[in-house]
Amino acid sequence: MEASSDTISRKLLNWYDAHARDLPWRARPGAPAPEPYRVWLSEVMLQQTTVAAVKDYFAEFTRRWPDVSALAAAPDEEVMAAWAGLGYYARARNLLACAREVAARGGRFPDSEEELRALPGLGAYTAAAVAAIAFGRRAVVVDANVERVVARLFALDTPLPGGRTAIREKADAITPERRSGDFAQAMMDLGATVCTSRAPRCLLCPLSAECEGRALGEPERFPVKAPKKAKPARRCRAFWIERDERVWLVRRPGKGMLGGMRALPDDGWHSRGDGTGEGPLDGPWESAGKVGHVFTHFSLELSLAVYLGNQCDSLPAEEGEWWPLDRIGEAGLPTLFAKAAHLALAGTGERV
DNA sequence: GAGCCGTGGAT
DNA sequence: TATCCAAGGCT
Repeated sequence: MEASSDTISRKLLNWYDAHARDLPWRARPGAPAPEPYRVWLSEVMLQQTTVAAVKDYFAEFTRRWPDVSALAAAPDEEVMAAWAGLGYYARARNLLACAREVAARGGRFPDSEEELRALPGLGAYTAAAVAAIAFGRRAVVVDANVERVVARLFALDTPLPGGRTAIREKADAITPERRSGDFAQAMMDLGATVCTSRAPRCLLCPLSAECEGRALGEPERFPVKAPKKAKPARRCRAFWIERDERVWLVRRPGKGMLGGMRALPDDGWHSRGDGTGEGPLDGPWESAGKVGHVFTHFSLELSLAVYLGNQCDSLPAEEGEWWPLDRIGEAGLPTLFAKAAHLALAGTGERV
């Protein structure tokens, strides 16, 4: 039996009115739409990132930079350091580029999906989400939650990524003309709390009567995904050079892994190969142990070497800085190097 | 289209 | 412990 699109959107919006999550970037029920700045900032932070991980960062960013012009005026290194630990650092670079573009045109975000899509860091999903949530435009918002809910609702079994075309068509068909922002957030809340990836709570679902995947008896089978590739294991060395209660930190290149972030000097490892083992000084080095870290497409074992010599005058000053040890937490080190710093300061080298 | 790009929580 | 996965975008 084919459920009508109106039935689905009406049931979902009713459910949302009763069960919407109370989130810092979301308007209370009945209140005006939240500021586009807050919607945009939250959506960028939420890209491939859980609500729980975002909350503290959102609070800190909006405290330090209350509007888009304030963010646009912030120094790169402060924003990158504030983003440290959240991951996908290209987002922070694009965030600043976008803020400066918006500030340059008067501090107002464009209100159409097409213009939003042209801004740095806004792809199909984020442009649609901002257009719908902040500006009340009808837009088809498709993220991983919507993909999962729609695939189950209509029992779409073409494997992703190819199956996304059909999923998008169905998502378009059930997106209402009015309240499409609420509809999108309702779909995402449903996906996050009820129609979860594993062990969906169909008994709590407002769409269970319309769900073809459930009717087939195994909603968890949807969406079908292509098999994943194995992660290679890589090794590298990083170097802890300490002098006068300070440690030598460098700035990574603007693109690529951990691009633009502060870091310990290392041996040139990258996603497709191990490092050379060579550091910025000849040594002598003492092993301080290892830390393990798993990235999206490879795992890394980092061996930390501590400098025991006294020739650090040869370090190229313009490519690094002596950072106070008692402020290491403010350096904005991405997690891999934060682990290494913790190891160096703890002084025990057994844990991997 | 496919590879690259982080992190932490859940199971 | 190993695996999966999340409010994706860019090249």
